[in-house]
Amino acid sequence: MPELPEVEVVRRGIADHVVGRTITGVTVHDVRSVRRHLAGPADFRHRLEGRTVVGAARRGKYLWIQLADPEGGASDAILCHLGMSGQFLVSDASAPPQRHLRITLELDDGNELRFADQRIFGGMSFSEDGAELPPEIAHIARDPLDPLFDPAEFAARIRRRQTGVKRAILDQTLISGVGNIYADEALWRTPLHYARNTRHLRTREIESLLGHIGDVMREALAQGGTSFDALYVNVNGNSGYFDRSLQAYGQEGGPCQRCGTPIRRDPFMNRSSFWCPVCQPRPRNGRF
DNA sequence: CTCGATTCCTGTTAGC
DNA sequence: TGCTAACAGGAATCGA
Repeated sequence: MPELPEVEVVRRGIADHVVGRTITGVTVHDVRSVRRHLAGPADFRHRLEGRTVVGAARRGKYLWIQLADPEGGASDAILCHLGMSGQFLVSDASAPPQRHLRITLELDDGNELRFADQRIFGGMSFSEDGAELPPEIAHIARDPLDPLFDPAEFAARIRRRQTGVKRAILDQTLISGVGNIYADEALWRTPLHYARNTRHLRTREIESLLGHIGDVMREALAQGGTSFDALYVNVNGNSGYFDRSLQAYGQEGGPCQRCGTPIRRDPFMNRSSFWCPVCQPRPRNGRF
């Protein structure tokens, strides 16, 4: 399940292997993967063919491929989201199609940039004037690895909310790039229970949580970045980080690495929350 | 405006 | 053995 670190690895892969190439052909194998391109798959193809890739950028879990402008105006982009199973691969054009291949971009060096996505939560769309920041994602907040991310603004905004702290950090308009896995890890490290009310968080709790969110992402990025394959633009959530370093997510019944208490799992937003009942006590009536 | 439930998808696995 | 149900979850959408 790609979160910010995994998307950043993909961005670097595209920057290394696709920048400078011209798109010579486009095949949409499954229209659902371009459903956010409202003009449809034929328009998607026509907009991309002949364009040259000049960069790859990212905000949170969104990634966009920057295109040279053929006419001298503001530049366009291909906006991409991996959803929960999306993968980009750079393959020789003669290589057999991958399982779940949804979109193929033919390049002028004999390679193809391929988008495979089992569950089709992800997808691509053409973003007019989107090279700097696609207008479609202008509502997405900066992520904690962005030099311009503003911790004070985040603290002020989260405290204006009246909801559980995990809901808040999963809200991409408050802070972007955090998914279910790293949310649980950061909350365990801080430690905070996922249902703690945002309105009553202490300043030092918010600052600590932010620090741990950044730490978790930087650690995952350091590990994911080392397992990059030249012809396989990494990747989904199968980085080594998953098996070795998770201390809360997926650890139901296992001992908390701080206190030994069995980790609990609660249903949460149609998914799960993993937490230590001793280190991260559930807020009670009258307490926050 | 904010909050929270619902929906979109498919492959794997647990349970009967 | 074969079927069904649960589960994984990012983010848009909608009702309250």
